[in-house]
Amino acid sequence: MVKEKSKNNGSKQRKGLWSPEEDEKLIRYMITKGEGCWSDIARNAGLERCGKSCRLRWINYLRPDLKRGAFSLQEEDLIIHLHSILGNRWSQIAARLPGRTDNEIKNFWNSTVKKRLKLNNNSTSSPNNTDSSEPNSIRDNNVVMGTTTSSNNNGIMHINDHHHHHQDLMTMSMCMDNSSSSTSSSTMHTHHHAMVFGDPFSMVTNNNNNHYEMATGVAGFHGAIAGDLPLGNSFHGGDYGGMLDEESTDKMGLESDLSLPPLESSIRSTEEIIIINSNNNASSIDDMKSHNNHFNNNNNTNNDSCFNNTDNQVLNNNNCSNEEDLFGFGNHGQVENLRMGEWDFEGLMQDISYFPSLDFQV
DNA sequence: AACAAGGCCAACCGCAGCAAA
DNA sequence: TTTTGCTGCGGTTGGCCTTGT
Repeated sequence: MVKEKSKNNGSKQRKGLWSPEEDEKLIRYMITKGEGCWSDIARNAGLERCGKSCRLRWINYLRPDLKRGAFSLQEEDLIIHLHSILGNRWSQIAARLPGRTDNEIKNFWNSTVKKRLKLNNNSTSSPNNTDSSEPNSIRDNNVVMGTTTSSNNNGIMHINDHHHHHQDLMTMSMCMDNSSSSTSSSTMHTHHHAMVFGDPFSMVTNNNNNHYEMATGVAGFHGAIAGDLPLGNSFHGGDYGGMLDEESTDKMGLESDLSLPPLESSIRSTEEIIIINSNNNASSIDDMKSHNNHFNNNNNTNNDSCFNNTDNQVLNNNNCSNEEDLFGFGNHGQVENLRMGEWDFEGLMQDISYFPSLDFQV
């Protein structure tokens, strides 16, 4: 396989941090042309970057639907739950946390959650020592790191999960070390509780205007900008967040087994539309980004970001007349739908708690 | 104030899977 | 069937930032 590097005939390719100018180029290109072949995008956008780098930058940082900001407790709970089931399949976990990227979750896990769990493990080694500073998610789950008495080195975790109404103790692989997801998935089997999942992420309505309103964000960003992009030029997240379509799900034999909540990745249409309100106040993409921590709106109430669609995919479109408008450049989109923070995390967690518990076959 | 240590996070790397030629 | 190119994923790294001394 010819790697992208060698393909460039020694033409220098930038590495490292992206400059605001590069960001701007990429954003402009993505907005106007939409997604395509990433190596073409890199070239055509005038970036001295490999396509891969552009893709990564877009997916992890520039995508308009990114939530960013600190993880909420609910999200944390969700991550822990999902990780207990999916292991290190960050992309799949991310697919269930709209607005979050696999990288973000991975970093979060490695830097924060893992540490906390470890900490908790230590603290629980002395029975009376409970760490009240521990987030609810950890406390509530009464996470007790297994002392790995079995032959499994992955760190089996026993979770006394009060969400789980069916049993007092469920044993989960937390896959604390290395990439043991395959191990965990191969060693777990479904429990016996029939489950019917409501789909927490699929509250999508079509309001008869080829205009999908998504009550929640999606991890995979799909959407063309109304009227301004050639038809079919939607930019979507590739298969980001969409890995678990039915086919691949079956292929993996995991999702279907575990009856994980379905993903909204099935929503794939060029008709999925992002409409952006355009009351431009900022003058540049940089403004736009700095306004809101790179498109982040984190449940803010003043809707500072033009791409303020983390929480929903539909923004008002008032006189979106040119690229600047289209772009937003710091416009103040009016959010009409549910915000990220308004998701029914309770319900979601409830649902998640109905994941079949995992028994370990030692 | 200066330095060191540790944490966080953006980005890179290598691999696997897939599709098209 | 093989080769080639692209994409996506998970693991890892390196630099910046924060905190402690």
